Amino acid sequence: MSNGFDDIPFFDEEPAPRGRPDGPQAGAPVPATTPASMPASGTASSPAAGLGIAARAMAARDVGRRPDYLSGLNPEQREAVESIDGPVLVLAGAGTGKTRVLTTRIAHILASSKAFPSQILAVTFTNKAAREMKERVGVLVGGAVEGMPWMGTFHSIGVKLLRRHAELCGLRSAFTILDTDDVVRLIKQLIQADGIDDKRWPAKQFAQLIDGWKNKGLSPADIPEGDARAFANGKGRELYAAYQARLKTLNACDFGDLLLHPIKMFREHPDLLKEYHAKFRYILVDEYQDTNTAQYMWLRLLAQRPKGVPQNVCCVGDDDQSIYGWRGAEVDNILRFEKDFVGAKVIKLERNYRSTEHILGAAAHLIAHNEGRLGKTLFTDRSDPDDQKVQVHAAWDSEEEARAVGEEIEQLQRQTHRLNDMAILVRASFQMREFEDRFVTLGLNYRVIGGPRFYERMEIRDALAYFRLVCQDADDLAFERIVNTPKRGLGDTTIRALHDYARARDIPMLAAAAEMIDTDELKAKARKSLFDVVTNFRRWQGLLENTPHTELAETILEESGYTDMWKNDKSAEAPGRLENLKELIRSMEQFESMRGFLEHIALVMDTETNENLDAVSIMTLHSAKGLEFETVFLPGWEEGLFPHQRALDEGGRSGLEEERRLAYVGLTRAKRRCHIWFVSNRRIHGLWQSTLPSRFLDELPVTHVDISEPEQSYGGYNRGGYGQSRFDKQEPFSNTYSTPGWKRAQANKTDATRDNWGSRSGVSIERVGYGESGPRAKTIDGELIAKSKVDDPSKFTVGERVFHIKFGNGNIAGIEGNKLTIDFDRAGQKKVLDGFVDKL
DNA sequence: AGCTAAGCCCTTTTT
DNA sequence: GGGCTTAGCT
Repeated sequence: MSNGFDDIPFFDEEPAPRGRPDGPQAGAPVPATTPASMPASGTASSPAAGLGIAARAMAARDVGRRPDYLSGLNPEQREAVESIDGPVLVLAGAGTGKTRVLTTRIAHILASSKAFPSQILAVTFTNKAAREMKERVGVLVGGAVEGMPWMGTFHSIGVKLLRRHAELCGLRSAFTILDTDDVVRLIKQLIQADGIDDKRWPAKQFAQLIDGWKNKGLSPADIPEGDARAFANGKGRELYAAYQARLKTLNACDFGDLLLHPIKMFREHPDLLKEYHAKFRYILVDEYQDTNTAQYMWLRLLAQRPKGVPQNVCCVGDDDQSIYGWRGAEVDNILRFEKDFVGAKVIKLERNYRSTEHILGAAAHLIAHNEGRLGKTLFTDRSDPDDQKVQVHAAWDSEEEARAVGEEIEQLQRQTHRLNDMAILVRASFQMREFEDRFVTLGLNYRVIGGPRFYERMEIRDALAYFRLVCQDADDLAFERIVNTPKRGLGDTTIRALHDYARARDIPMLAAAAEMIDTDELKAKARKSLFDVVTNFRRWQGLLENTPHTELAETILEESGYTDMWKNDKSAEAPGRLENLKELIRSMEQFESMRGFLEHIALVMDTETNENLDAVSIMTLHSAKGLEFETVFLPGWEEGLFPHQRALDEGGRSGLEEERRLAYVGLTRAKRRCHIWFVSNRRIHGLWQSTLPSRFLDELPVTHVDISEPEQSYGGYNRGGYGQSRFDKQEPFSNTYSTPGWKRAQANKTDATRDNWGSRSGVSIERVGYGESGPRAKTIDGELIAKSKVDDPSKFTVGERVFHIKFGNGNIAGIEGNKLTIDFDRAGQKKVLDGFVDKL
């Protein structure tokens, strides 16, 4: 990625294309329907290698044969690729070759000499998608993609625009991009500075509010009165404004600003917008269903042209895969495309190349439960009697779930399936841990995608704060982070004084430090320490331009005493942290400058995975979008977890539909095998709670689904050392929906399942007892515990003999409200909820 | 100033 | 259950 600080004169980057970009070409015209017979065009050894991609693509064309990138496309895909002039909306179902269409379309534009690579604006939603698109365009036209500077995420393109025109937004080009963590810390300062109780009005919550406003494209003046009042007794608007002002003095942006500033800039400078209109001859947008209002405004500004001028915009999306409503995505954007771009051509891609008919059938049946769809029906020609139906499995608890999934994986592995072809897709990241634990025990390679991130580690953030401050000395957040790390005797008192001094004079804290050294406001010791800090930073800043950046980075960490701090640390983590710091320096090598590096990590928080290692992928359903695997495991299909309680509480019906789309995304990731799991017991907040199978299981078609028979009596229960449980005597699963959990779900269907998971008010009701009717035990947290005792005071007594469905028989050792401490014969002492045990 | 112990909150998804 | 922040102590 370019570092974004290039000084290349903007509008002279490329020669004028041959002929008018949207008119007939001066060179050999290429009717789009030329018969095809071209061999693989630019490989590394082709004569065109080494040229830019446009040149290579054209060279391929000039050979006089139809480029083979068009062959192998189905008619709809062909149309989507070849309709390059005028607005096009491609509704592409899962696995219908969406990315292929996008990349081929780009190749086609280039090969038709309609535009230079730098004249194509191609926007994706995630960095991963951008990376993949770059690679695939590269493969199509031969070699790596140089010269497509405007392919990237909304945010990365936003940064690029902002670096160029920072002054129009009241920033300087070297501005810092703050991540969520910085933002929260900053807001916390503002809240406290305003004398607002930050317990009652958490900074994190306000950060989310601001983010929501920005997603809607609202600046402080625009936010609705109600919203403004809702936070901190009506101070919402002022706080938001104060936050923006503070960002300006810090010369910093948050993620939302990367979209909002360009919008504002284009609105206020129509001439500038015009220049970009001239520049971007073709605009492509991936995952259009995920765009939020701000992104929509951004796109419309760039894509809409005066009457008569062709609007060469192509948006690709799938309303059934819209899963980001919670962060402001507006499915409406895709629904109104035809209104926004008059004369738009709408092309549906419904032929699926990815999954078996069982998987497709299951997914289609599920998603049909949603209302308000554009209505696509995926189909496939693929039909193989050997194809496996979607497998639904039941497990007792998440531990057994992980164990069983592990066994299935090992079995597949023995059948020579690669781990790289398998993935576990979870609803919420806390589910990952159990699988990780299990796989560590098994010695099974796994990779967590989008998990705890490298760049979020303490030592990395510290190091980055040093680098940020060197690059941008107004970055007070960075300053505050490291001014006393390692310890330099600069405590709260000193920092507060610096803070006040800086604020009073409207200067950065580093500058304030430099000035305060010469005053007598601080103690001599603090002054000495500050002097060292300031001198160090001045020196490092001097080295910035002429020292290799990796060398400078090492120098900074050495001279600041930061590495020494960890070397002297005797804790177990210290060596790992030093190793991470080395890794950080190593990863800087790929970048041209320290600034380029900082920008990369601000935007691309994910660390690259090494594909060479054969490993199972573990990730959330959200981050799985766009990926595919031979075998997919979908654990945790239980009410409250999936669909997630919070989605239901906050989103109501549309929340449920979004969850269903998420389930649809999960199913359609699978090419050949798909295993769904649900458990009867899950530990939530440290307590065992019983759970109901997800309603989505009911929405799967029986014809494409198998309820799998567990191998030998339920995984591990009777061989796991808990002794015989009553459950062992249950009928084994039959081939119909007759698992105990399932039956229970049916029985309870009319009950309000939403109460099943502890809501925040602390009341949760659960049901246990197979074969018995109706809810029995009440599990109540907090103050309602007392009530439940009054209702049913003599349910259990200390010393009583009881049975627990998981742990077997035991004696009650203690009772606290509804929580029992039980000495189990086999499982030892456990704390369980009274609803889970029966008197013997 | 710095450490430890005790409470507190939270646990959906992300550029 | 657990990670984090705060309060209170040395």
